Amino acid sequence: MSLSQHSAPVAFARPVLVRDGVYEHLRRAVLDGEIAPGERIGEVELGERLGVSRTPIREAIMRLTQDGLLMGSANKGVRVRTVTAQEARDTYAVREELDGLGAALAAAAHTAADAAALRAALGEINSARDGDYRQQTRLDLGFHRAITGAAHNAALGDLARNLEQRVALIKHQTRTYNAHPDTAAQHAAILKAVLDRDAAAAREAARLHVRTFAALVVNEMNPDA
Amino acid sequence: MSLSQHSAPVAFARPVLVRDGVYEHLRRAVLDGEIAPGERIGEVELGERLGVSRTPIREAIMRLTQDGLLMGSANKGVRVRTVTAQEARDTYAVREELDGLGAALAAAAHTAADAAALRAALGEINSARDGDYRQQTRLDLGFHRAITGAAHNAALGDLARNLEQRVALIKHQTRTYNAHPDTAAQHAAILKAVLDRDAAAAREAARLHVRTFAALVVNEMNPDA
DNA sequence: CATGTGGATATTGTATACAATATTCCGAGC
DNA sequence: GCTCGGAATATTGTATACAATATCCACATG
Repeated sequence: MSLSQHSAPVAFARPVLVRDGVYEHLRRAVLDGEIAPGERIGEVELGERLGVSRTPIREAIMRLTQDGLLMGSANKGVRVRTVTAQEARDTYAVREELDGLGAALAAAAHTAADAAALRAALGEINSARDGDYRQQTRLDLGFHRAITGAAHNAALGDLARNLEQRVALIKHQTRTYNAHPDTAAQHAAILKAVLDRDAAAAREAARLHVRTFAALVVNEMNPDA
Repeated sequence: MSLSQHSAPVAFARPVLVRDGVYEHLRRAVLDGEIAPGERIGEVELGERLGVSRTPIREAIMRLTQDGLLMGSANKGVRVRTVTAQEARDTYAVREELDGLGAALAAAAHTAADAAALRAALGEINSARDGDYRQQTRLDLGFHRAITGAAHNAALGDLARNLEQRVALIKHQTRTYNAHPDTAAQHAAILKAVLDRDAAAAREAARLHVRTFAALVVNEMNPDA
């Protein structure tokens, strides 16, 4: 096993950059709700905890800020972002369009591998129905990512990923448990339309699902209208 | 005028951060086409030219990379992004949805100030019809930004801004001069529908405009299809 | 002559040092 | 007792130093 002879085409030894590791760590911590919305993130403390210097910490924080997961003003540090009810409404309005587009494109462009991934993602959701809202948020994110992935549109993938993360943040802020009775049926309808390659039905099913869930979450955030 | 007594609520003396200045400088240079797509950007050289250290340079570069204006792999530096024909098609497909949504929302939500800004932006385009493609790109971007601004949806604003920049990059790459005869009429139709608060018409007008221009640009990029 | 191998060079990635701004808390004054 | 400085502290912003990786070119080798 003379692996050390050639360069290093091994798959597991990807040249990991410290900043990427910090980014993934922080991102996961925020999306899993380990750091609460509004909680402050100190560069030095985080650096000491992870055993790295401030430089990669800062670079990861900047990326997450642009992702919309953190918020911060100059010289005042960053916090896990808190979202207002209006911002949540705005986000869902955009997400309705993009998820609709994603489902329509997925219906037209999905491959056999995409179909398998979609079925697997939905299966996980259905078999873990009684998990907590964190697990539910994570699995739901996985299902939607599978759809946008099946759309095979890089620009959509970038933007949808951004939106999904913001939605996950909103869910953690409200701690909304998706107990809506139509959820399972709506998920199934989206999957069926996509697999049937019915773009129009897929788009409408995805949009309806977003509307249903948006109403649930936004209502949870704010007593008004 | 004892301004020095209280903190410093003066508007013109915004606490400018070096990284923000570098970011705007680089962003403008890329969007104005001063740096050609594919051209390399060296951290040290740029730092010396601007008279700042590498730290704010790197932070600006990371932001622009996430914006989709630069591209780079680990340890290999960054270049002004080059876009493939497929990526351009993908981008326009998404933009059609978002611009349509933006126009529809703008029709419903625009204020008197928004209306004035929209008229001004369109006036600039029409009075500078004979400029080069750089000026045209800049003014067109201004018009679309005015629309998404009038939509008063923060999430849409973020994503649309991202998309607009990518489109501007594509235009510089193809050096497409928008000579399509319908352009002026389409712009006018969008503006009219928005000002009439006709959301459905505004959405369709915006989508048609994107489709028209996308066909022009994509055709310019690649002989196929 | 093509090729690939080695080192010299250049460039990026990370860590640390220094500067500027913000926060905190204590005491003076009313 | 409350409020308004103001110094002490802490934290972020920037600059620089060091480490790791990539690029380039000369040179040897088939």
